Amino acid sequence: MKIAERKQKEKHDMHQRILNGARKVFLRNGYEQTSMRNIASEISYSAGVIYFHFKDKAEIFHELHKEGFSLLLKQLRVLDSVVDPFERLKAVGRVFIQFARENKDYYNLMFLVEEPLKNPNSGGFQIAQEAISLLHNLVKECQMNGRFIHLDAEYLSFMFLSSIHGICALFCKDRTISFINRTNDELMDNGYACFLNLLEKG
Amino acid sequence: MKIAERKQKEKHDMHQRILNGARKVFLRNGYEQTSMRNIASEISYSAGVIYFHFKDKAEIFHELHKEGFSLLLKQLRVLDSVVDPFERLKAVGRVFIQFARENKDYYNLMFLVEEPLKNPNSGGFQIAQEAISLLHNLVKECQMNGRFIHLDAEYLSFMFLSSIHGICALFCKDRTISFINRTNDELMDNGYACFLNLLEKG
DNA sequence: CTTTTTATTGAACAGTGTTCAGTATGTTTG
DNA sequence: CAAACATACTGAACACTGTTCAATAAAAAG
Repeated sequence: MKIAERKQKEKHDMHQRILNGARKVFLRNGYEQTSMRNIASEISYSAGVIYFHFKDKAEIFHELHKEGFSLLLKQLRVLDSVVDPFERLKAVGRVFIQFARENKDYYNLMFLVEEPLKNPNSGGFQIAQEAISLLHNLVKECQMNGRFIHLDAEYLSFMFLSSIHGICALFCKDRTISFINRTNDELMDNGYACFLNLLEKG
Repeated sequence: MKIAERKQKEKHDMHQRILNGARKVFLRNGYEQTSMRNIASEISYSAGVIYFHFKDKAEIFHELHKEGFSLLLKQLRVLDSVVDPFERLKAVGRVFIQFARENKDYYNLMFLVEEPLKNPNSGGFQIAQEAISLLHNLVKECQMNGRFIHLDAEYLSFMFLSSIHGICALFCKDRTISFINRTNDELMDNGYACFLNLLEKG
């Protein structure tokens, strides 16, 4: 059964080749501005063959969506060594914002692109929930240390994520330009510092 | 010169007719899912004529973008009667969130659609800056009342807007589904309440 | 060597934003 | 009133989009 084995590998290679091409073009031109023909020509194949390996454009989106979360989670896991949960929470926000800044297009894919498949049980969103529960547990840890004791952990998690996301979303969709005379970096960093200032008192 | 006058009126009527059709289809199907032919057929004209009255799809986007901000600002001006600036600030957030909930597609147009014209001086963004400065002034009023005295007004404004926007953006792009067992209304209202809780202590 | 399975192509379909020659209509001028 | 002109509109066309599919080449199985 050596042949079947090699065939499987070849299939997997092609799957990966398409994904690599798609990632390259997605992250260069954005999701909406990328066509299947663009992806195909990037890897020097015809457009049709993509549909032999992927159901449609949305399926490619989902693979990269998952990939983005993996990357983010990897960067967040570096903070596991930070002992104090509140310090870790604050660092999570910083890493999150840094991730958005450095991976604008991944961030768009993960949080801002119109969601083509609205089924949360489709597996594509399990990894998103993993990130959420990481945050949720962290908040609960903070509470065990006496912080945020009068606040609901789940709503606080949501609020924390929302606030960070708001900063990143304004940045990623170029809406920060309404704040004249401030660079993106100034706004994001000082905006987050301002948020932490409030958080300190909770 | 009665004729020229009527001609001008007719031109304006057509401009408005296209805008009305576009608004209807945009708010029904979303920006990306709306074609020029859809808009044209909505008002029973051929697609070509739109280009006699508008430069391109982006120009229509900008008119509706402005319209959305007018609507939001109108709803915010109701709060002018609220005397205490901090109470007004809190109400501004509530109205903002309510606006997003009731006008999901306007909200998308205003804050989440990929910006086709990135020139902030093009007039289309003056109204956005008007909204920002409304918020900025409100924060400064709060500071005069002794609140947030150790925080920078501009960064606090940005942070406030970001936090509210984050809640609305997650809602508008259906990313709240990652928080299982919670309805959108629960998340948005209690998330915001949580944020206000922190704000109270600033 | 033939049959069957698999991977790939390229043409085609229905849609998109946009442009433009042609037309019909109403206004101005001779 | 008739001729000339300007304006508003149409419909076909162009180059693009996501997607499907018959034809085909290549490789594996019998």
